[in-house]
Amino acid sequence: MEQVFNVLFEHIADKVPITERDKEVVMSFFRRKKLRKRQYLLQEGDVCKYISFVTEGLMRSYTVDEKGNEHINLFAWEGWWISDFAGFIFGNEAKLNIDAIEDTTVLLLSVENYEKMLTEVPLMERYFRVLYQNSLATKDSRLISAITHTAEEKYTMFLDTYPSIGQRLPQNLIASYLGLSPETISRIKKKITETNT
Amino acid sequence: MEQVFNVLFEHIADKVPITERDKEVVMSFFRRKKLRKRQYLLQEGDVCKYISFVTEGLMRSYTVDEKGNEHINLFAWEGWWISDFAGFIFGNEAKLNIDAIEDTTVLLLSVENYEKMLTEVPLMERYFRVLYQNSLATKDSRLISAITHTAEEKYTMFLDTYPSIGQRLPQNLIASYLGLSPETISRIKKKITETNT
DNA sequence: CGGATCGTTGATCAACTTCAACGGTCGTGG
DNA sequence: CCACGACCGTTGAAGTTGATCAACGATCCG
Repeated sequence: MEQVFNVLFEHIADKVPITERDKEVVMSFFRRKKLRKRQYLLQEGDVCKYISFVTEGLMRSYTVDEKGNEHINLFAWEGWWISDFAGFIFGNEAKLNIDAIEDTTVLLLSVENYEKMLTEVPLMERYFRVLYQNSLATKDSRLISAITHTAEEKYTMFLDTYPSIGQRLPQNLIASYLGLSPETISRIKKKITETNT
Repeated sequence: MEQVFNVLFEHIADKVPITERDKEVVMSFFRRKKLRKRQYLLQEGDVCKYISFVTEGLMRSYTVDEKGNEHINLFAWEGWWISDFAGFIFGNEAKLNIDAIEDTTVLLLSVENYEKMLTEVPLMERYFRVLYQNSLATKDSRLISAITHTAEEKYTMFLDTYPSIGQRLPQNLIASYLGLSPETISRIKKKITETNT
């Protein structure tokens, strides 16, 4: 079995009991793709043909508003799926851009293969149900957090929630993810280190 | 078949081809419950044993912050599911409160029945996968909106997205849903009507 | 009738943005 | 291999948005 699939199968096995036989079938639906830092996987207006599973590296999805500001929707590193979900599911034009923050390897799953796989491998239907179910629970808390918390709380909560990834991200991207200006993040960091001394 | 189930089965049939036979089985997993206006379905700290499908009326889920402010997470009217998802799925204490904004009828589905139903009726596994998938796509846009848009944009977008429900909600609840103060909503409304004259 | 709830309006205040300037570092092309 | 430009973070000053506080009127319902 190709090395890159290990990350995927571990992720699946974490949710449903997958057999070696299933793995063979599942593998056949995916296509592997390498991306260089700053390379696009999807651009606004494209048709989003794939959902992608990151096996190595780091990606982001984001929108650009009328003033040209980027708003990051999601970071995806090893073990995360990324896509323009609305586009993938409903077939409309992508509203999101997706690009690589680091050199990245992904496994691409096309709409057709997605549907085919779900039908042929009932276990995967269950896997995605569980995956989505968990993401929903998580998204809820991010939404509440976006609405209720102060800039400082958002920032510290982000670091608490994703301690590992904080290191790999320049802080202007964290700002964009949290809906704050880079200057605000800078000032918060300063304030935090000052209070700790 | 009980009248109240019509709403549920229409909702299901909208996503997957359900048979009369399946309907009988599915029905058996649900319990019907009536709630009066202001009645709790779930309180913070409780164990969330059910997900609920609203067949009539209007409910909300919300958190209360340390200052005592309520932040509405979700409105659910006819054809919507409502629950403390994280609690239901992972079994931890509910962080959300759920209560009725109008007199409401819901169909309750317990964790045990949920799991049983998903296993016994593969079609429902698919139904929930599609349901979650669609909600995810929707949540994404609400999140982006919460982060990027101004108060006025949030308000007008809300009315555009849910034209029917806007009428049934007092505007302080809309404010709470959008993460704005009631005064702000009031001023926005004023501004809008003024510009339109 | 009386209290609770809801919306409105005004005044002040706090949080965060925006704009601008500057220093450091990294990577790339000459 | 060095120099230059791009990118990133920092800091200060000023500006905006929306929250908060307070008072008041209207409506609804018991």
